[in-house]
Amino acid sequence: MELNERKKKVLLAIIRDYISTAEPVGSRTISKKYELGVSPATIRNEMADLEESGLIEQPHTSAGRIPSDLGYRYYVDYLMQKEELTDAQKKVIWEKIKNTSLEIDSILRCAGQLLSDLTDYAAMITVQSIKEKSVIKHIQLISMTPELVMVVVVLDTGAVYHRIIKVPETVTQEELNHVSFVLNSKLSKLDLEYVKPTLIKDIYMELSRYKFFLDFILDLFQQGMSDSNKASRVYMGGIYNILGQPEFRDVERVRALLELLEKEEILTKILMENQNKELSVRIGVENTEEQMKECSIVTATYYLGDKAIGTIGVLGPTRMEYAKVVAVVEHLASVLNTVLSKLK
Amino acid sequence: MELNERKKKVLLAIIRDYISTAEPVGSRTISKKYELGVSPATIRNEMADLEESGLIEQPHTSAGRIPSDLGYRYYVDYLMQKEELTDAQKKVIWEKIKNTSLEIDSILRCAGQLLSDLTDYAAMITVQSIKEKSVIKHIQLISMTPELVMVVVVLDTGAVYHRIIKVPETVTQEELNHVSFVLNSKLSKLDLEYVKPTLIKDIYMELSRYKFFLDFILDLFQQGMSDSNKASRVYMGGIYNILGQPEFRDVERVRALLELLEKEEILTKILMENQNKELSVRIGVENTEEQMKECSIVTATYYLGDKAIGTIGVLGPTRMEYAKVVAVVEHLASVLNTVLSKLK
DNA sequence: GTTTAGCACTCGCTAAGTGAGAGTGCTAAC
DNA sequence: GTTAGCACTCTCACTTAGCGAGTGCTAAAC
Repeated sequence: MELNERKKKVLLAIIRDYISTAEPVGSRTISKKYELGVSPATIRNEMADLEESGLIEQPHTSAGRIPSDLGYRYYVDYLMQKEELTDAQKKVIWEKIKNTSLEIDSILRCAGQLLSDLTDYAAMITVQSIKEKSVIKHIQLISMTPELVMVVVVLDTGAVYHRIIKVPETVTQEELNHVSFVLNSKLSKLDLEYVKPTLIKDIYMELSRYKFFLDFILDLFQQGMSDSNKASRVYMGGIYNILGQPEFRDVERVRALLELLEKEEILTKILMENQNKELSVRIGVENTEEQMKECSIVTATYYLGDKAIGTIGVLGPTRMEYAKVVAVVEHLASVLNTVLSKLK
Repeated sequence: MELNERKKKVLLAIIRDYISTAEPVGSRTISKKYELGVSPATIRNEMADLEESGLIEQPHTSAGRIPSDLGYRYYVDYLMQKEELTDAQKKVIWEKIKNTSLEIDSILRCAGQLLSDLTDYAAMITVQSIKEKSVIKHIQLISMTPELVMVVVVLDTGAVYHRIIKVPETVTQEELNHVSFVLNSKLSKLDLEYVKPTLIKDIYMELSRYKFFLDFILDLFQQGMSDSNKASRVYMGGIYNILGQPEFRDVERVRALLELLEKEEILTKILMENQNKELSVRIGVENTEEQMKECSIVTATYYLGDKAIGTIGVLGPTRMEYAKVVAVVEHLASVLNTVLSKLK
């Protein structure tokens, strides 16, 4: 869409003003507050054009204009100037992350807190597919009771999966140690993906005696330990932040949104949607979920080594301080990359 | 407080009606809907007395009465008849829990979901002090990078603690295996509490060579691994349920409550407050937190063996279906006890 | 003594009406 | 192309009035 300079300035003024006041912006306000050097009447003409282009809209006749989703999109794509974080802020982030214990979980949790604190919106973080391209570091079987055995698998990413399985026959810890040893020698330093049938056959040969429960364990690998330790997959926080925003004055809307966000599958889906992009901004109707059509979400992918392992995101109303949020999300993703690279 | 039979009936009627309608209850309604066999005028006299006793109150002249916190208290203590769960419901609970993998985390997560689904209020669950009186099952050190070592500790409760520490010098996995072996032989089958100085000295003797990083590991035990794996300490869900309630039509109140609930320390404190009691009902002003003065919370303690390890709870408005909630919470706690006892 | 009918009174809620204020679009002049 | 002027529109806040629900009190009935 081609806009002349003045139209851009008017649009920018409307968006800035609306973002900070949450009130429809009138032609008078723009001509007074922003230095365009033209009268309200001129602005009005420009606004009429902008409205025709679908970049702004009027809640009702005789109200000022508010940006449409399309308007925000134009702003984000062409007009916005990213607000760099101050050195002080960067330092605070760094200090906080540094003081967190060196587990991926804790780090992400801390990052989530920072995200919502710095932006005053809701923060969400997922760890996906951390299993793919992950190398097995250690496998340990532990006898909990005569019939229960815990399988602990540690990946090079610092992720720890554990699960308890029932075994039909009693197994001693000594036997389990032996099995653990064999499994380790066969599987450790191996990509989870490469735990393939041939290899498994190999293991069965060597541990034929324990066939009766080996099935369970190897099943775990086949499933990629998919639903184990689900707890730490999504972090969500700072929702109370967005409740202060006037667009969430309606409890019913809040309820619907919250219900959506409590479903981890959906949250994960939302965050993963644009995982191919380094940084993604989804505005209002661009969201697929009905309850989020009045929200925007800024996400960034973070990496462990060269492998994208998750997404961090900020959720707020479409009237969001994009310039600030984008800067924070980008910066935090890069900090995460740095910190996580040390884990590997 | 002594009430005659009819006063009890009137109070009960008011509470029941108010719980289901959320509207102040008038004398006419009571006399019509509930079979007291007396006219509204008589009810009015009784109500005046009940109000004097502080059990009910009037939002304004010419409105019906609503129960006061004290009234709910009287109801819960003397009038309420617990609503037993139906066999069908019990079966559903049992099935769901059974289909969950045998980890304490997953089980509690599932229980939380059930709690909020069955009651239509918010559910919260904590695991506290699971480390006390817990027996160490296994310790494993794993070399992640030349300078990073992961310590994994498995307790007999099924809890798995893991943490990454930095070591000043390079250690090979073989060395770590040796250290793990010694630690296991000294510490496994031991109460976490008994990891005392004398024992530690003993370990130092045997592993003097690794003194330079043993400190870190033994520190972990001393601290009781306090802040590690904090993630799974509190579960909270179904908040959207209570947003449907008319008492939460005010967003500001919701915001304040949510902000409170996102602080894990506070949540834990709230849940732990009455941990000595088997089942506790805290109504409105009985709560210490300001933001919860209009809420009630029903909690129950659950056990692993004979040791109380946590609390499950349901949070709703003071106008809560106590009879149902108490039954659900009690039942779920007992189911948890049964299931968890199998872990040990 | 207890219960009830009758009645005046109170108060919140809703709907309707009003005026002020903000902002627009259009027209005509600059 | 820009601006001043103006009629017009629509929201918002405020007021008013009427209705309905429910009460407390009194006096009569049981």
